[in-house]
Amino acid sequence: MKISPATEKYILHWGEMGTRWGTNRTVAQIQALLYLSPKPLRADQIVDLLSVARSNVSTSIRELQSYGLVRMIHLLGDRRDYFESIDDVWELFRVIIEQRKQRELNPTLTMLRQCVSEVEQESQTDDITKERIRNMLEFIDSTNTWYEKIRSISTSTLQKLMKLGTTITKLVSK
Amino acid sequence: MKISPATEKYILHWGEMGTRWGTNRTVAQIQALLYLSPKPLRADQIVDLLSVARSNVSTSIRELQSYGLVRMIHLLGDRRDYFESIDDVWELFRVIIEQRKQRELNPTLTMLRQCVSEVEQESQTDDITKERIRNMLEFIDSTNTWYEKIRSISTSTLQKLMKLGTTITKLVSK
DNA sequence: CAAAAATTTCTGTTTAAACTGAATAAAGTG
DNA sequence: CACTTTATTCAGTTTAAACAGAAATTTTTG
Repeated sequence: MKISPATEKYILHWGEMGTRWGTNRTVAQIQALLYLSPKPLRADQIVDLLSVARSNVSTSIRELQSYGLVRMIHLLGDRRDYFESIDDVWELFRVIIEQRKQRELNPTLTMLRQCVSEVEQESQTDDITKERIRNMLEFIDSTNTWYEKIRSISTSTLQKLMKLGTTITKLVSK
Repeated sequence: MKISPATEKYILHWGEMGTRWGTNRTVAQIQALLYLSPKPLRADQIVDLLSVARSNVSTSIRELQSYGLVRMIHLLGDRRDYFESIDDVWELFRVIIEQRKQRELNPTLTMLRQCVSEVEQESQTDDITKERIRNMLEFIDSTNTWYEKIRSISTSTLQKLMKLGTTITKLVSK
């Protein structure tokens, strides 16, 4: 088994990008490898293909599984664990959106609600500051409901919505 | 000048979150401080309020300026530099979206286009792999145009759109 | 233009995460 | 149930970014 030049380019780029959205290189590379692979792969195959330590693959796969991006599967008569990635890009998108919501939006929402209620008692705090905290809460709240909506929309509807673009604004503007 | 308990909570949380979306703690804390501050602040005030080194403030502000999140301003009869953050949350959103597009989507789009054309020549590469690369390109391309659309939408329309939620899907589904 | 004030650049240190390789544990086989 | 295969955990090392403090640079003022 070997990686072709084009797939190698994909995997390396994905690894670099991975560091920009919260994971590390290896985790992102493994996800890319599994996404591109027509068949599920074993941990030891990933070790060979990406030249990383076995232990690193083990922990990285656990992380990917916890995100819901990768599944473990078994083949009859083979006790080794095989792994495959979600292959539908829109489903991938939905899963990532959900993760971001849980790890970034939810905690921030909690914090902002506390801040809004606490800052009301603070006579020393400027009204502008209070207003800005409220504005941020309202914004994050909107983003949050938006995330929730996205999650429930079917892939085909989502595709149409994103392709639609500005056409949709005509319906709500003014 | 002093930071109130509620604003301190906000700033600390923002700092933690900052590390999750690509910057470091100090940069995010400074942005939070400037966002909450009713008046523009000088670098030395930021040093006092956040207890970080002057040099750290200097480089962090430069980063924030390069993102377009923070502006330098001057007061009459005062030669020192003052800084203020964009205070409209929707404008903040737009700027961040634009940055993400430039730093994450554009390079990935370039890479994927190269991959698609290169992988066609590779007879050793599985058809499924080729298909998945094409699918990813199509997806990132959609996301990209979506980002561009968002940028051009007015704040009030954007507000309405995000609040709208699933209502909008009725217009495109089926 | 000398002195002071303000800011940036640079160098070395600190810190946190990623990663490896070894040790351990668990599972499966003859 | 000894041995092999496979997977996980752990401890130490490596790496990269963040940061502080000093030095250098730039700007301002009398």
